[in-house]
Amino acid sequence: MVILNLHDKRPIYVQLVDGIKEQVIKGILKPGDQILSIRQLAGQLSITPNTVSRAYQELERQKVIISVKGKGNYINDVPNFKRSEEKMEELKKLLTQLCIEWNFAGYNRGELIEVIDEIYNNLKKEESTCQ
Amino acid sequence: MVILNLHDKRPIYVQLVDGIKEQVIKGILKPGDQILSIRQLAGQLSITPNTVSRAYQELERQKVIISVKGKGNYINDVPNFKRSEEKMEELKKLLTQLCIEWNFAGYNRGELIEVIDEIYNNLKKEESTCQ
Amino acid sequence: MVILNLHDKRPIYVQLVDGIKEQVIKGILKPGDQILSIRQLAGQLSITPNTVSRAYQELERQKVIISVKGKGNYINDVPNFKRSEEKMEELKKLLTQLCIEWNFAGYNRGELIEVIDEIYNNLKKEESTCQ
Amino acid sequence: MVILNLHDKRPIYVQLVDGIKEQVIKGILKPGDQILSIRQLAGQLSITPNTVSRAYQELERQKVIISVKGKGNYINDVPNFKRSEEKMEELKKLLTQLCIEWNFAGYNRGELIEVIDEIYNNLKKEESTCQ
DNA sequence: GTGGTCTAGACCACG
DNA sequence: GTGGTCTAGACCACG
Repeated sequence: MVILNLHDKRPIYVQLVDGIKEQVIKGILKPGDQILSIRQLAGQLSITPNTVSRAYQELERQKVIISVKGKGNYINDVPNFKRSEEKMEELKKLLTQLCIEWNFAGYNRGELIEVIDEIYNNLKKEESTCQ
Repeated sequence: MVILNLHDKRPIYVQLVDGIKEQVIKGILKPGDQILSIRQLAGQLSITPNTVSRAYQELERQKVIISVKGKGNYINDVPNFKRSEEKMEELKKLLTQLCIEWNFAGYNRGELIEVIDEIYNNLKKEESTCQ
Repeated sequence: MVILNLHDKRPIYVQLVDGIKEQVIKGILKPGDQILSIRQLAGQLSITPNTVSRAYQELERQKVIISVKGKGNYINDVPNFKRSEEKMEELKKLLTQLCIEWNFAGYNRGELIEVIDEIYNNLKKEESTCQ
Repeated sequence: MVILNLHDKRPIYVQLVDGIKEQVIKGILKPGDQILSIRQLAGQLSITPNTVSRAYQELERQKVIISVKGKGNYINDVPNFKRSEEKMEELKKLLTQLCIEWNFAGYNRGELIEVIDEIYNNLKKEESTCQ
């Protein structure tokens, strides 16, 4: 389900982390769901298990999944929405950089909001198809 | 004027590129302005001229500045606000990733718009102080 | 395969860029082919890896190759034949300069076409030897 | 009459050399014509006389003009159309590079010929307006 | 003075 | 192994 893209400049393990987080937000993966084992996913994507392992470790660090030794990896059922000033500052910096690029690309604030709405709709679209 | 941040994961030359683009948007640097020479800026920041050179070459490629050999570097008078499908796709991907992070950090769409407004105000703040 | 020419006024990294693009057009390098690693090519040509790296980065910017960190560089499978007014204007200027030189060298339009045909034949020669 | 362009990557003295050669080909400057003195041209273009001097030296080397000490600089009346193998090889290399770029820009041989015809018409247009 | 290129190293992240 | 960044120098062309 996660699609790797060679043209994407993000490292493969980051693409995996982001891809799984996207599926969680879209509701494709739900709390308690077991995800593919490291070897299964590595085989499916034709990459080394090392890379998948790294992604899963990062996902566990971010409390997106929990690893149960000898059993598998599961989507965390604890809502991990802990707001932190630190994280907000980090996101604000990223957003500022994006706004600067947005300007230099010739787009304005209104168009930014439009695209954000489009993205938010997209992120929730899958959930409704399951209903 | 540009401040380097050692904790920032972006390479130094990217921080320079972003920093100068930010000053252009804020109106601190205006079309036609000559910016610091490679050696001057390198000295000021205690980095190798090579790194500044790389930043300036990237800025020229993006048409933010023009480099005149033997003379110096100048903020481009031709605004490079040409919209391109390609750039929009790139920005949309970045924005999607950011929205996902935003969600996992526990914030919603409304709060995103608020922060964007704050950023837009900030980017125009300097200009108004000159009036 | 790429041959550097010390008498050539073009910088080494530009000679590399042009040389590889020539091989792509001749069909010697095909989409998907992995090219020599930075270190391999640098060793072969007895130049610093930095210079090869710069050439490869320029080739990636031009979408001739794609660079995959930790893996290598590959000839891009997506042909980058997007016409742009801007590029055409640039080429027209170069061509005008060349025509002026051509005149001062004592040659006429007919001879120019002849040489162009010769060049076009040359650029496709390799491909036909493979058939 | 010669127009300098900061966005042009050629050094100023080369732009001068090329500009004057273009005027000779167009018939704007004719054999025997006296051209502006170094100081006149430098003043007109707001550049240092040093740079103009360098351009004139290069033009004399190429036998486009002749300098008469104490009198001035004149367009050479000796047709300087000496074909040389060496010059042809140099032009062929330039032309090959241009053809490669032409291809990567998405244009073909036919379009190249069209643009060449357009350029040749342009270079002779001025002459006919004088008739 | 200016920017452009290159060397010969180093260290890092990724796979 | 791979590419990416950076240092601390050097030399060059241009103005």
